[in-house]
Amino acid sequence: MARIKGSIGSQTKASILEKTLPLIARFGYAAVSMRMIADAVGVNAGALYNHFPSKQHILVLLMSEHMDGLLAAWADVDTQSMTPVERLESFVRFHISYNITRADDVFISFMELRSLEPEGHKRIEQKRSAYEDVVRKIIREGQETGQFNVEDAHVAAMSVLGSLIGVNTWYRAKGRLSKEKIEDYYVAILLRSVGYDAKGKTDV
Amino acid sequence: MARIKGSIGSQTKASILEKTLPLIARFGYAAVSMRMIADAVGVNAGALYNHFPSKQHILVLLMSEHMDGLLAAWADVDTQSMTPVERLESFVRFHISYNITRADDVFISFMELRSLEPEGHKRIEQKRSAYEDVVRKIIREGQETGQFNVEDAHVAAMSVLGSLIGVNTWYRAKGRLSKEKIEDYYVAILLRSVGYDAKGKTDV
DNA sequence: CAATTAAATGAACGTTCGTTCTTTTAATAA
DNA sequence: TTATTAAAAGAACGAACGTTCATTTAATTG
Repeated sequence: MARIKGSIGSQTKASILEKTLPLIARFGYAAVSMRMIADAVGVNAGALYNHFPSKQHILVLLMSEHMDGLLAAWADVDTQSMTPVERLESFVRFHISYNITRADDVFISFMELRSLEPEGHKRIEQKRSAYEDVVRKIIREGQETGQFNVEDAHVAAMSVLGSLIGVNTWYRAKGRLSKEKIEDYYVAILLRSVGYDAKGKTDV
Repeated sequence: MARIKGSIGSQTKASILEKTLPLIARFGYAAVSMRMIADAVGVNAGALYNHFPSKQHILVLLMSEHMDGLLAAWADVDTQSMTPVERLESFVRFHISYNITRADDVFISFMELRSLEPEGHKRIEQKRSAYEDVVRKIIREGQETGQFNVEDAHVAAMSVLGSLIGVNTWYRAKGRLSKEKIEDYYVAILLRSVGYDAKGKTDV
């Protein structure tokens, strides 16, 4: 056989990305072969090279599209008129919501940095850093307004992000807690962690 | 050539573990070949099989020894007469200290769970769970004494652990902050996060 | 000191890897 | 409708993979 009836390049390319994502999340980049990907797509291994010049390009595209999507989605949240407290709450809810529905992307964007060759690594690392900046900036603003009280904004930001990233490792859709409850709890925990004192205000 | 002058089995076995650890931490289990390990040890690939029946056995031993060491080291800390607050502070300092000096072990014990075959996976997962129990228990005790105030002990424990595990991803020995400062900051951040109110007491 | 065991070499095993190439067929453009 | 291009198959490439094996030599045991 040769070209398959009804096959369209852009669709196959999208399918390659879609099918590769869960494979890499489960087995890791190095452990996923082009033949495994081809099987998942329903195509011969050689055909993958009609759409990507190499295996590495698939990984880079997966990761950069995820990071771009994450940053763009946060940019879409209107936090202009918010106080730092409200902004951190928005961020916590945003991060949990966004990442819970894209667990595989988050996982590989965190885990497979080391599988990237130098150029790709640099590109992705910059996007990650931009995301960390979001939290650092919110915490710094909260320090300025006096709503937050932390020893070191950078350390506090990394603590917040570490805590949030960890959610992906244990969250299960059918678990004891709903997504909403988890968001509520994390908002409370993380606001406390940056020294916000909610006493006398409505509890979360 | 054949057996090398002065070569002792137990030393070679230890060397295999020691040299394999940073390789897997950097490249991932699947991306590290037996020949790479053999080169690092200074031995032929076939000789590795005098000491380990398979590549998988090396990974399992690395991970289980790390988890055993971690649990044993915590068990050595005498927290019997401590309050939950003191105990959580001890745990935070212990975790950061222990893990900063064993960054590669921590990294692979977290990252390479998926590279484990079923039996090994089960064994390691149990040890991980035992470590999580430590934090859950401290937080529950703090709830009982009223020192802590959290919405959900399990979520709070996972948040604390996520936050701590994240330290390994950004800590650099020559960075801006000393290990001691980082410990101090995390103690403060994480005690706040579990609702401990240090007001009126000596600040950390 | 002789026999045995431990620890290494280096070649080889079959398999799988990422990738390339030729060929075939479907879709599209002229 | 014919020519061209896009998208697939499938065989093949050399390289690398985990592992095995016969062999050699050092250390240990009787």
